Formats: sequence, structure tokens, C-alpha cells
Amino acid sequence: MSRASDRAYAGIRSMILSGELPAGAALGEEALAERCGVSRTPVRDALRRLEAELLVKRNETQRSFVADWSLSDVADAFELRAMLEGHAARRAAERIDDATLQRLRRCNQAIFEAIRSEQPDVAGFLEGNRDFHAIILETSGSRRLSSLLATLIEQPVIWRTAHHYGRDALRRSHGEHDELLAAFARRDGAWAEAVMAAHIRRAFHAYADAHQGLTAFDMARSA
Amino acid sequence: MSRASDRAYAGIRSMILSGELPAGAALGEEALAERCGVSRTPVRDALRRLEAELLVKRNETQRSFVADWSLSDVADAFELRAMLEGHAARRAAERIDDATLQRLRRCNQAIFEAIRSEQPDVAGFLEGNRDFHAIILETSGSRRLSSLLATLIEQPVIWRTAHHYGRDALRRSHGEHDELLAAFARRDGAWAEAVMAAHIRRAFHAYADAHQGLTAFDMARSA
DNA sequence: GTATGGTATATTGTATACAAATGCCCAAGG
DNA sequence: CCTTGGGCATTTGTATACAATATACCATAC
Repeated sequence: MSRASDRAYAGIRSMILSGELPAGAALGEEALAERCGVSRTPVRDALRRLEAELLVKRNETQRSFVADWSLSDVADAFELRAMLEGHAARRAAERIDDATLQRLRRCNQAIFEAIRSEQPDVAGFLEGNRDFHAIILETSGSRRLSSLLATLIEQPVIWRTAHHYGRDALRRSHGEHDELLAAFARRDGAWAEAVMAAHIRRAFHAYADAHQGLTAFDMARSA
Repeated sequence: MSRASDRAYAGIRSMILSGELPAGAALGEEALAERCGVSRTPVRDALRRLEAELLVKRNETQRSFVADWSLSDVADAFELRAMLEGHAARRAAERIDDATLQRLRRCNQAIFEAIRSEQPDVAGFLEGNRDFHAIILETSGSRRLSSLLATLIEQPVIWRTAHHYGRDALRRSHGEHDELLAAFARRDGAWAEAVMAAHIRRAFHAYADAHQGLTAFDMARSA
């Protein structure tokens, strides 16, 4: 999207996720506009987007505040994500063609290359992981499913989760992708759904273990 | 929300759903502003909302068009709705308190009153139906689930579905609500989920039967 | 002391002007 | 005839001024 609007979006979002704007803080359009160096118009756009992601909430008179994003909210998001991505995996397994299967295999191979060494390339892992899940979502052939999941997948959460993974956890993740590939190769939708749901629920527990007792904001501050 | 912004939203939405703006039609902000009697600013707000609902799509250069909304798209939405509302019903069954259960019972009683006579009061049915589902969603206690479902529940689709229901179908719907109430009373989440999923999938087939072979837009035009 | 109402202030909503970009058309060259 | 490039028309993006609305504060009455 356009430059100023993106700057406002990225700026406000990072202020929220870094804890610079704590949960419950008032978000005046004028003040944000000044801090981001843009006018109110793109700020309003950005607030709408952030509201859709539930990072910002509005009171009954249209004033904006930083949403409270506790561990239970993250759990909420992960639970829905497990259900929806599981569903996507089922549909993908029932529709996938051989060419796409090959693409997924190459993608998971790239993930393997990124994590095989002693010092895993986490950025590479994340890139491969994102592509892998994106291909499945695309193959599921449901536009609405894609658009629903978009609001559920918080990249900062995934980023932090992966960075708390040790090499073993990264390899386990790669291994789960392999199992998913096996389910796809057999066109076994139920299998694929189960593996995907397990894959994502495990990711949540990795996140929760790393941040036990801390809210998402406390965590971000300490990072 | 604010007046002009709402007028733009409601106006554009009804133009799309009535077929006045056919699938694929270009949506210039200026033209829409004039037709709605407001300036471009509220039109832009409205387009963002409609885009989130997938009624409007944007090309890569930010130009807006009426999305193509075929029967298969409606099926897509209903499938996801069945899954998510099923999940909501499960959670609600596991959390519901007696006071809320009573509210739901009164709500379904109101639905019964609306449809008992020879000439069913479809508007009354719809109002009760909306409340019934809203209470369940609220009881499920997942903000994200509510926000996801909001984009999936197209009131015009529900409206048309209900208006194609005969008295028998209306009563069957009321009966399914009763079964849901039984599952809630037993706090049986799995039962509630299954009943809700069936309830919504049946609603889809009622819709599909009534509009066999027609796109949503064709149908709207003929209504 | 509390409640109530009104006014001042702050904040959001809308309109409009202008800037930036996109798309379209036609003309020139291959 | 097709391709390509430039320039004009159209469309979207941004800034800003002003209007409508909500909030906060204080004075006054009870």
C-alpha cells in the first residue's frame, strides 16, 4: 500500500508490539500523526487495519486504545488458527496436484538447509515456513479462509516463537512438515488436518512455555 | 458509526447486493461519493469495510471492483461459518451459566411465537434468530471468534434464506435451536457443536435449492 | 458534600484541494 | 501490423481546514 499509510501502520504497530504504547493507552489520531510524521488521514487508515487485527480497540464513541493482549488472547488466536489451518490442510490434501506437491517438497527442503548446521538460520527457517503455509492455504482454494487467517497470524508472535526454538524444535517442526507432505501425497485430508492442528498447537505451547506468566507486552519489553 | 460513513457503506452495499452494480464493475470513489451524496472520505471508509467483507476486491493498484460472488463463494462462507459457529457452540456449552441458558430459552420462545400462526412473522423470526446466535457467540468468550464470524454472516443471504423457508422449515429451525438448548443444558460441547454445524449446513442447502444454477447476483436481480 | 448543568477543550468526522500514481490513447518507429 | 514511448486524463493518496461530537472541568444549586 501507499507510503505514508504504510509508515503509519508499521509505526503504530511497532509502538504497540514493543510496549512503547502500553495496553490501554489512548491513541489520539493527532498525536500518532505527529509521531509518525504523516497527517491524520493515513493514521485513520492504519487504525482501521490495526482494529481489524484486534491490536487496537475502539470504545463506543470511536476513540482508539491499545488492546489488551494477554497470553489468553494469544491462546485464543492459536486455537482458531489450529482449527482453520487444519481445515485448510484437509482441503489442500483433497485438491493438491503433483506440481504443487513438488513445490511444497522443495520448500521444506529449503527449510532443512536453513536449519541443518550448528548455527541454524532462523530467518531462513521463517521464510520457508511462511511460504510452506502460504502454499497450503492457496491450495485449499478458499479465499475467505485466507482472509480469515490473515488476521490471525501475527508475524511478531511467530517470529518470537521461532527464536525460542532450539535446533531440536526447529527440526521437529521440519519433521511435522514432512508428515504433512506424506498425508498430501496420499490425499488423506483427515490425516493432513490432524497433523496441521498438532503442528500449530505445539507451536503455541512453545510460545507459552517461553513466556510463562508474562503478558505478550511484558514479553515484548524484555526482548 | 457516523452518519455519512454509514450512508456510504449501506448505499454501496445495497447497490452491490441488489445487482445495480454488477460483479466486476469498477468502483470509483468520486462516482460513489456523488451517488451517495457524501464526499470521498466516508466512501473510502466504506470501501475498506466492504473489502474486509470480500464484497469488494482491489486490484494491485488499489482500484476497487465489485467482487464476483457466485454460489460457490456462498458455499465457501457457509462452510466456514458452520465450522466456526460449531466451535462457538462447543465453547458456549462448556461455559454457559443458568441465567444465560434462560435467556436463550426465552429467545427461542420468542421465535416460536413469531412462527406459530398460519402467516409466520419472518421479520420476527430473523430478529430472534439473530439474537439467539449472538448470545451463543458472546457466551463462547472468544473475541477473535466473534470478529471472524462478523465477516462471514451476510445478513442479506440469511434474509433471503429465511424468506424461502416455508412454515415447516421455520419450525425445523426452531426445533434445532431446541436441540441446541438441550445440549447446553447438559453442558455437552461435542453435541452442541454437531447440532450447530448441522443447523447451518441445512440452512445452506435451503439457500442453494432456492437458487439452483443462479449466481447470488442473478438471484438478487430477480428478487 | 453531592449532584447537575453548562461551557471550554479536546477528539473524531467530513469536505475539499492538491500531489502522486496509474491507465489510456495515439503517434512514431520497427 | 505490432510494439513502444510519451503525454494527457483519470483515479487514488495525502494534507488541511472546518464541523460535529464527546469529555472534562468548574460553578452553582440543593
